Amino acid sequence: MRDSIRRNMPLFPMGIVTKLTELTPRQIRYYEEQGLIKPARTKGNQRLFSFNDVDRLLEIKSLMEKGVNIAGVKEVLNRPKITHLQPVQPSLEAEARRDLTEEDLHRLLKRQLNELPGRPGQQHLIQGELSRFFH
DNA sequence: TTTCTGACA
DNA sequence: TGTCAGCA
Repeated sequence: MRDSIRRNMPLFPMGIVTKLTELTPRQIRYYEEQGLIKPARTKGNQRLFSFNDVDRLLEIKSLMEKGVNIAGVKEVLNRPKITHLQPVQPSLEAEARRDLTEEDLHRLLKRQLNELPGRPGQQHLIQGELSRFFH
């Protein structure tokens, strides 16, 4: 599916991502330093995050809230979903993996969009970009 | 106006 | 992590 191309398309700048994830720019930049995400850059060196980046950020946030440190987060993220096969093993990893589904992400994005405070111009542009993901 | 990097608390 | 400075 060419869905992956859309999920990896660099679409939003720092400001949008901070609203979507509720993380601070400081945290996001730090996570990038740690190699947890690799957002694209504009010619002006501004970060441009893709859906995948936002997804990863949300997972990082989720993990951090569970008290997992950077090292632990790296462990999970470098483990491209094995969730199916592996018979139960009450690992912290499995525990963390569980609560962030794609549906959760979409639901959260919708909620965030509706809450975006009045800034007409940009908001419309953003909704236009995201709308196709909510078909 | 927004984001970037680096640095200090 | 928060925040400030000095640039693009």
